[in-house]
Amino acid sequence: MAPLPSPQQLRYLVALADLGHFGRAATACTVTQSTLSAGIIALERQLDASILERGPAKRPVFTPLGLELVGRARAALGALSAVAETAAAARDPLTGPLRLGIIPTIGPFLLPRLMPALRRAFPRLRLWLREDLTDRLTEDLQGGRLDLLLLALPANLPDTETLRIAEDPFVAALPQEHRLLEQPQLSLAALGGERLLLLEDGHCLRDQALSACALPGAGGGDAFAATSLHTLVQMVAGGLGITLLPRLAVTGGVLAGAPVVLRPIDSPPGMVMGRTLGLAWRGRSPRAAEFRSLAPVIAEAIAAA
Amino acid sequence: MAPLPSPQQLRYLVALADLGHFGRAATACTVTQSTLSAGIIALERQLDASILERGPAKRPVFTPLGLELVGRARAALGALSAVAETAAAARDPLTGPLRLGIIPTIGPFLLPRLMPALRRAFPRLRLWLREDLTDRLTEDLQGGRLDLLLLALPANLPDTETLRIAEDPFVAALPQEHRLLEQPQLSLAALGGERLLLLEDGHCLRDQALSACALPGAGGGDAFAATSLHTLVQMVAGGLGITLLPRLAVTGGVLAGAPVVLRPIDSPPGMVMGRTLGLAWRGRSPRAAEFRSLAPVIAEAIAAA
DNA sequence: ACAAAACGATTGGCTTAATCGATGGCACCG
DNA sequence: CGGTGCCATCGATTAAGCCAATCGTTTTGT
Repeated sequence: MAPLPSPQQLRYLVALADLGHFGRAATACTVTQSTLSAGIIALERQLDASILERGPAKRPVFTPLGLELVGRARAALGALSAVAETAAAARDPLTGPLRLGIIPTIGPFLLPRLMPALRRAFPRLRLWLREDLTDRLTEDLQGGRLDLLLLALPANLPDTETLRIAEDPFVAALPQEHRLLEQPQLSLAALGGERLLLLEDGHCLRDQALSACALPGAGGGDAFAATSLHTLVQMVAGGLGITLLPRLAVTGGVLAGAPVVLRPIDSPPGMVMGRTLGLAWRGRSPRAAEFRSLAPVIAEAIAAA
Repeated sequence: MAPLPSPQQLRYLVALADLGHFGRAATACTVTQSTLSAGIIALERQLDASILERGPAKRPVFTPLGLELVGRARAALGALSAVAETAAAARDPLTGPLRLGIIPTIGPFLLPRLMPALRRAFPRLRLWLREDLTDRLTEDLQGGRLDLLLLALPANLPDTETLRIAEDPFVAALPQEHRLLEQPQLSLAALGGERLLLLEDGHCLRDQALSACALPGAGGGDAFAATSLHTLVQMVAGGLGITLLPRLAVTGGVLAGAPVVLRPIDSPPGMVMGRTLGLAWRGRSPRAAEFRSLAPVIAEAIAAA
């Protein structure tokens, strides 16, 4: 009943919305300005809807309906290219560009081992990396600016699939000549009595460490928040307190010779204190099957200490 | 980089998948068989993917990849028509066909009042009705076979938006000359001692009644499950036990002169025993704004006793 | 304030691509 | 062994999309 808009016209529409300029949008679509102008007009006529404020001809201003149509157009183009991507992924699994997001408490310690392993396993994979906090990564994932995330689970996002890859237990890091060093392994109760140094807010590791020690999140407006695990280790070495480090960071060389001593944590039986590393991707991604087959390689890179 | 498939070709693909026959699919698309055949072949060539098992020429058999592409194609066509629908909905709100699903414990008691009210408020709305259990309605909603549901909340479905419309308190229905009739209103404890008659499994009202009385779901393999509220009332009248009825059903005439006596339920202060009626629609529906403006009319029809 | 430049809409001519009707090749049925 | 149903192929036709050039406004520069 209703004629479907052509993908071409929708491309014109989103390009115009992105660039706010007919000429530049036309260039981006590799067509001439007249073509793009006619395309927008044709779209308005076919949909019987006014998309642009067509008063005095100046910079294009979108109507409210126009803005909503832009969003729908983006979704439609995404669904359309998902068809093509599905075919491409089935033809050549794990080739071509893949935009991977990693959290800062994994990236620096795993990538030196992971990248060569991936290059060996999937030579035709072109990996683009972005390191950021979980919140921003998930935002970019859902916005389609990233394809895959490597982070700490649970992520618990809508329309997102996750895959557990490895457990990463916490170990306690203490300054040399700390009184708790007499004990071969530390209980949670003992840790609770110490000044626990943490990463700054936004790092998921911060919350995980707090919950591991059963401490309230808002506990103590500590000005001791570190910006990276490296600086955190330096603060421990300086005697400011103790901290919890993921084993991955330790095997990844976060200590770097700092005068810090590690002690395992005396976990309750059957329950290990630590975090779960995993992958996350859009549930509708055409490349879900590819991502799943990526997991063993990553798990091996994590295990290889 | 990857050329997008044309909507036309995707239509051919899904039609072929639905009908399993080139000629019939072509007819459904109002093109000739040669056009559809060429379209499918062109699609396979453009995507560089084999969609059909092209062995001995007989009935079309889809490859696994082909089946997945059909699903993607459906999604893409849906997203594409969502663009057109958004424009159409903005142009003429609450006109055209609307496929509404209603649960059986609402439909018979509300529709006689609701339909005239809707017809008065939105004369150009063409309402298609389907009455079924919650599970099947939600399935059809997410499958795109229904646009809107009227049911008891919470539905708690992914990708689904809901809107509270009205509270529908429960009243107790007892046989005449029942010993509990001495009391002007009944406590939950008193109800718990009686034989509670319920609808058969699958009706959400059954679970709501059970949880209202704080009874376990699997409690008692009762062969007393009724198939509708009407038969439930007859069973109460026959002295088999008592039951809870939503007030909407009572004002809707479920008693129909049956020898049954109603008593309000002595609710804990501030908390009313009952169910919440509401609307549900796909979160991505282009007509979400329309559905929201439908709510007041429905609420009024419920309130008008 | 005036001229120049920038911007988007319009027009006419062209090329590409989709569709049709007819035909060919292949299995399966009677 | 011919008949029938079904899908692929071929050439002609038509419609749609695109470009280059131009026009009418608006904005900018001095």
